Amino acid sequence: MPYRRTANVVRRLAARHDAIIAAARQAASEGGMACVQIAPVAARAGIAAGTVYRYFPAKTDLVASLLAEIAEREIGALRRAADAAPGPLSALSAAIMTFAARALRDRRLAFAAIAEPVDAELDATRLAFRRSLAAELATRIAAAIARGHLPEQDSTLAAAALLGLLVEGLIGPLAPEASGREREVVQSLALIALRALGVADARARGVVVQTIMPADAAAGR
Amino acid sequence: MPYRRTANVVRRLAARHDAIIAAARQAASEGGMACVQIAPVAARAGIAAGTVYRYFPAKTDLVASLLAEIAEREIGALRRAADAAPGPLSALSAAIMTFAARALRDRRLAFAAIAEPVDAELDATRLAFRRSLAAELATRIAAAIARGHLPEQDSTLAAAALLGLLVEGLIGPLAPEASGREREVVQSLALIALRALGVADARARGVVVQTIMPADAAAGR
DNA sequence: GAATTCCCTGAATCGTGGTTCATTAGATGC
DNA sequence: GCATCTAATGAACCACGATTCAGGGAATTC
Repeated sequence: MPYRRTANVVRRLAARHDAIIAAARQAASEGGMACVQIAPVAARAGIAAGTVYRYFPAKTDLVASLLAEIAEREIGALRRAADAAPGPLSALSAAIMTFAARALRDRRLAFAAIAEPVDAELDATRLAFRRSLAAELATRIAAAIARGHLPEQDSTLAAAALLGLLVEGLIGPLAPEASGREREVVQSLALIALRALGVADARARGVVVQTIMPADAAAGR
Repeated sequence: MPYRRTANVVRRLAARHDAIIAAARQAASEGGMACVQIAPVAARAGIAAGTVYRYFPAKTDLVASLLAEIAEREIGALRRAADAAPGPLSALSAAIMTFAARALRDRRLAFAAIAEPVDAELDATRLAFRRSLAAELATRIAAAIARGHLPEQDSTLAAAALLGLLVEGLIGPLAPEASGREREVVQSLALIALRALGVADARARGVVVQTIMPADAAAGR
């Protein structure tokens, strides 16, 4: 009878697989994508460099897995926050503030996942992530337009602009040092973001304030 | 008597220096920063690879020069367009539309210069470019606030967000295919941008329309 | 517990692209 | 025209990091 993997082994293999991705995430979180290198990641995961290749055919696949994992988690959080909101505009606001709060929690990782350079093959995966984020926002924007809460506009373009606005204002190199005043930065940026979509200034303030509590709760995971 | 550079030689050397930078710009414009490699750039400039090192101590310096040159030109254009405008709000609008129009003219180069990955040493130069752009915008925003044309806000944060909005909406990977309808995209995005800063929707439309002519003229160089 | 198969190791290999340098070609000054 | 200097060349060199692979354990089966 041929060799067969016992349950124990399967578990250990899966654990290792996850450990490698976790190590890659740590590396990215500490030093950006440039620090996601096979040898250091392997060392961090407590295995030899060659072993990584028993779990991922190439580095590209490892990073793609990492990106996919992050994307799934983040978009899930966004969606949950928005779905929990009472109306289209507060859903939008909740999505914005959730994104902002989560991005600020680990700026470097967020930057690495969304904006940092990777080689051409990975760009596809990266692009998928960005598209998902933008699509999620576009959906909410379209819903708000349909209900008459936002002026008529191209929701796809608006979503792209919104994403850029948030990324640059929060985690890009120009973003202000936020430690200690995350809440303030998130609020200011959310205000700008809502205004960009066509919510009048005074009203935007109201929506932002109303959204703070649930958004914070959602951000806490 | 020691060797002395004759005027003719000086001219040739300068021409070569510029040719190298021009070649680098072409490469970046065609294939992004990743295509800015010594050997191909040298070939394009019609010289040997080693010769590049008689003009730039390292590749880093070459790319830094390229970035600096682009930065100077772009910021100059921005400033001129804004200065030519009659008031703070139209100056801001002119700056936005000039940036947008010029970025769309060569998306790839713009993306390469503003957002594409480079190694750590270059990040400083890149950052300087972004800061200059943001500072220019921040100045105009602050002026408009001072005159009461925009609501009170952190002009630095607003400028960063504005820059991100424009970059992502125009030249980032999510940006819509604009060929043939540049004007429309620029207008939509300018509208979003002005709203983000707190210009009411209807008024923003007016400012955008008013700005189209001079901005287009300025964009034509 | 022997045979078999899989898993892990880490030093060696490989590819890529920046950088060097001995050599050749060209300028300059007398 | 010759001595001396600078400029240009491009093949060789090097650093870096991904990938491979022969050899040494572990698991599994009977």
